[in-house]
Amino acid sequence: MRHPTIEDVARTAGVSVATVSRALRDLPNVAVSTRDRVLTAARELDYEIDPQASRLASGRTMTIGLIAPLFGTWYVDRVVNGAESVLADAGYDLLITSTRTRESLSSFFDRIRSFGRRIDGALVIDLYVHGADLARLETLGVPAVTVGEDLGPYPSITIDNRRAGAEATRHLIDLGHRRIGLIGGSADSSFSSPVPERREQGWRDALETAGLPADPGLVVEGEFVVDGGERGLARLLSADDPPTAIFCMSDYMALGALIEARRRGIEVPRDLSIVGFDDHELSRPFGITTMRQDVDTIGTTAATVLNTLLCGDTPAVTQTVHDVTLVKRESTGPAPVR
Amino acid sequence: MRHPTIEDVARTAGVSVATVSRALRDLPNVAVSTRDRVLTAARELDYEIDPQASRLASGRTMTIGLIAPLFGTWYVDRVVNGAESVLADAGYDLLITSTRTRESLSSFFDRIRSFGRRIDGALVIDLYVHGADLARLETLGVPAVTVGEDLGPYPSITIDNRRAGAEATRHLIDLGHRRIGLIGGSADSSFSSPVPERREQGWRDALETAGLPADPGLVVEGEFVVDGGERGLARLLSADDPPTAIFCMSDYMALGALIEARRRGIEVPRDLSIVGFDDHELSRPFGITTMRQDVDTIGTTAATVLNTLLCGDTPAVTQTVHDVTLVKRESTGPAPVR
DNA sequence: ATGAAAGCGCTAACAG
DNA sequence: CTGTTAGCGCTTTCAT
Repeated sequence: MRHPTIEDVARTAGVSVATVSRALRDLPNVAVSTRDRVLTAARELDYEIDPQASRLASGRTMTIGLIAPLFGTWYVDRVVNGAESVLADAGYDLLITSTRTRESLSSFFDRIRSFGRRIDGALVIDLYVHGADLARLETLGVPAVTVGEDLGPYPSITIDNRRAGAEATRHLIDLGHRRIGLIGGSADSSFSSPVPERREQGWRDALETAGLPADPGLVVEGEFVVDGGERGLARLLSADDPPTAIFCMSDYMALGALIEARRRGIEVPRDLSIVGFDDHELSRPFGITTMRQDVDTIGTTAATVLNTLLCGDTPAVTQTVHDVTLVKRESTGPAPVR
Repeated sequence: MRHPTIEDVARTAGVSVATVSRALRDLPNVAVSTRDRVLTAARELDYEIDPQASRLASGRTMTIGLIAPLFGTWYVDRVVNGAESVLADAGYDLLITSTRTRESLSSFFDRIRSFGRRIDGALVIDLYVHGADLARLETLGVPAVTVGEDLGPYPSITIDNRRAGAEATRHLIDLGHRRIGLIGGSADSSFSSPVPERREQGWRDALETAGLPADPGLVVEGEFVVDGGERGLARLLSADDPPTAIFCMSDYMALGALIEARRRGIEVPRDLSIVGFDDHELSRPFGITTMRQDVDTIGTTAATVLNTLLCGDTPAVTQTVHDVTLVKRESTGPAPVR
């Protein structure tokens, strides 16, 4: 009980395999009546194209590589989710590979040629490489689109992190806050993303515009995780002149800050304002004011651009910068009067 | 600048392509010196096996299908993460397909034969099908392992939801609680998982064992999301004789309950005890007592069993039931005295 | 508009 | 232990 082949279809339709191949793929130069006959035969036999054979013959794999610090991070999962919906519709399989750790990244680089051979295109999510590493990435040898960072050679889908950081900070300044703390990324530069420093630059920008000093003592690391937010707030509050407001570079850290504040009996937003980043689904129930990025749309946009590329067309824009908008909730309020 | 083929390697190594094929795949019947020569030639030419050609010729695709309500749910992402680490090491690509919605499920069923042809095996996560749907699933035509539910024909990796539900409830009973609410799943039976009803049965079991009535008024739906927990608690507290403790079938709902309790000025655990399920990473910072399931291990176990199957071996056990353990934190305490 | 035929690059008998 | 020879099932010129 083998799978029927294209020859079986050709025989029962009374045509050649070439014609079957054409008819099934909606290529031109097939008479309507012939096409119908082929389609009927195919249906009758319950025929399906063998993907492996098709791939070998055509040279196209009909699969897209997803290169990302995969599975587990909210951001990546959402992007992938958005991309999947578009790419699946376009008939592409998704092949995933993880680059979260140093090892998995270098293992990816080791297998990059092999990886590149099994895909027609790639979506590169949250990968920050330059120089030699970027050169290695290019040995992929297929069209790619990057998400989260503009890597130069590829079309990119990003947000303006600096601007968003400034806007978050300005919101706090507008509320009358004058000492605004920052809970951000990591000093672990071995794997560094430029995102934290951009958001920090935005914080700096906003302070400067307001004529406020950017005190380095107001900047702590939070590693983008909940307990990073907890520890970060603890550190900030132990300073001589603690901030009355905090900009956290992710909602998870904002959540941690919220927890720590509560633990210390600090009332939010009366005693302390907190603004996060992402608009994670937990932010609404916890009333966290945040900078919203529409991650699903980022994913679908990336997929759409990649698809355009694969169709041989030139995308209208190669550098898409998505909006980030302030969502006001209950975690921010007027600066306390002293 | 084409890719070198096996023939190129054969030529420079001075052997036949068959020998190259054997040598490269570590098959027996190759002289050590020959193998060395081949390996050297391959390295020199920077040769890599063409996966498409290899697949067509061998009939094996070296890819595993991941069938899951993918991306976005904590549970699935963790399972996939665990599975990926094992399967990637075994040289398998992962092909993902989503079944979250009714449509995506039926679209999956429409493409199931085609899907089955591009994989050597499948990991079926959190898919609850029976009867005709199960029969359709079997048309996949490849070995599979199920996670989350024992579907009958396949080896399965599960937890004992009933027992875990009972244990959570017993913990509350042991603390002196006599009215114990339940925030659980959904009545939307079109897509029903048996998991909620099993956990509810466990709740019932524990109450019965303790000689306590299982008041249907104590059971509300929470949809496994945060605001479901919020609304659920609100509903439960509006009853005549509200519960002093709640068992939530997920940590997300427990979190929602915690939020709602706080909103109402109800102190946890003094006035109300809450136990969750999962041991989500947020549960520790929020001090939520929970039933911990080791989701990463579930994923690796599933992958390992599948791998065994694909090697043609019979797995030692076909029904693996993973432990669920009570993690006591700060959200549960003695029942309030009245 | 259709068919014949030559691959795509590898694996797997089979023979030696 | 090694080489020869068929395929695997489809796509794609090139004729007609």
